[in-house]
Amino acid sequence: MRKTILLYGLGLATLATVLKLVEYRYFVRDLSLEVYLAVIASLFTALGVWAGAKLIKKTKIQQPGVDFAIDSKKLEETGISTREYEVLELMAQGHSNQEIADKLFVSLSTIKTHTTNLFSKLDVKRRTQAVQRAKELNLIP
Amino acid sequence: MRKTILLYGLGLATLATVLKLVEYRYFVRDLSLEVYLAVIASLFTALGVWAGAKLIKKTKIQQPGVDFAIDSKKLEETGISTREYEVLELMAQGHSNQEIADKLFVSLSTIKTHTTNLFSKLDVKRRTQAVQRAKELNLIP
DNA sequence: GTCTGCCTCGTACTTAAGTATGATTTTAAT
DNA sequence: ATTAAAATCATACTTAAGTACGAGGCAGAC
Repeated sequence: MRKTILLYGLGLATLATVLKLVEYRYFVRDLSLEVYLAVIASLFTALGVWAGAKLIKKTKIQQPGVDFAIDSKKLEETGISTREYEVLELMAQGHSNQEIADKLFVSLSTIKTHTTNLFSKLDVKRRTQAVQRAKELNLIP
Repeated sequence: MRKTILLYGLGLATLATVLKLVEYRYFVRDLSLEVYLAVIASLFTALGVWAGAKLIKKTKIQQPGVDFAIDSKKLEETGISTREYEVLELMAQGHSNQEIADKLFVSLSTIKTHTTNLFSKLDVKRRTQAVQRAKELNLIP
């Protein structure tokens, strides 16, 4: 954001300098003022398009990263606990129950218990459905 | 897209007209040419920002709806066949192998064969991974 | 014709997933 | 201190998923 603004400022300054150098004293008397204005208009329009695009992009790119403190309202509604959610996340990444157990330093049976409760809370039968459902509800990215 | 370009053209025309009306004959002798240029630069920069933002937004919004005739290039690269892709789609929707078999009017064992080949082509071990991978590759929405 | 790739199906097996039940421990709230 | 929810683990079981063959049919390429 600040970088874009800075760059825009730089671009502006550069353009101004160029304009000064190519000054009207050499041009305006040869070409008409209209042409001169058209050139300026074009340059600044281009600069504006560039700056506008940059700004929009910055905000657009930030969203996917930021809109996840997750939908904690829906999370509460479902009654999913902290641990169950962690299991859900790893599940969504395609890990097996055993892998999840290893990552969370608990036993396989613990994970199975969590998944069973999780499925019941999400009202699904299989892990693939659970992942799909969780994404629908914006519980996971 | 065309609408934005049209609007931009209109904006340009309007600005040009305004400039003509407020013509230098009335202004340039009072204010310096630099100030006049600054005004023009500002106006066109603003116009550019607006147009640029519009254009970006249009393309960004179009993407989620349109970017699906699916990425057929990557599909070919993986060597996934038509039938395998159908299985993949249903799999991603959370269906079991039996459900997929019913929907496609083939036997369970056929689906198992497809999934096995599919996993090998996607270089994964489990269906949850397959779905994740396929989404990464933009093979499915 | 022959070959190749795809789709189909079956059987047999191994492994993972999911369910049910019960129990202990931790943690936080009252 | 009591209670309740969450987290942990185990055992036993059922079902689904995944693997490894083999094999027949079928369409298009050579």
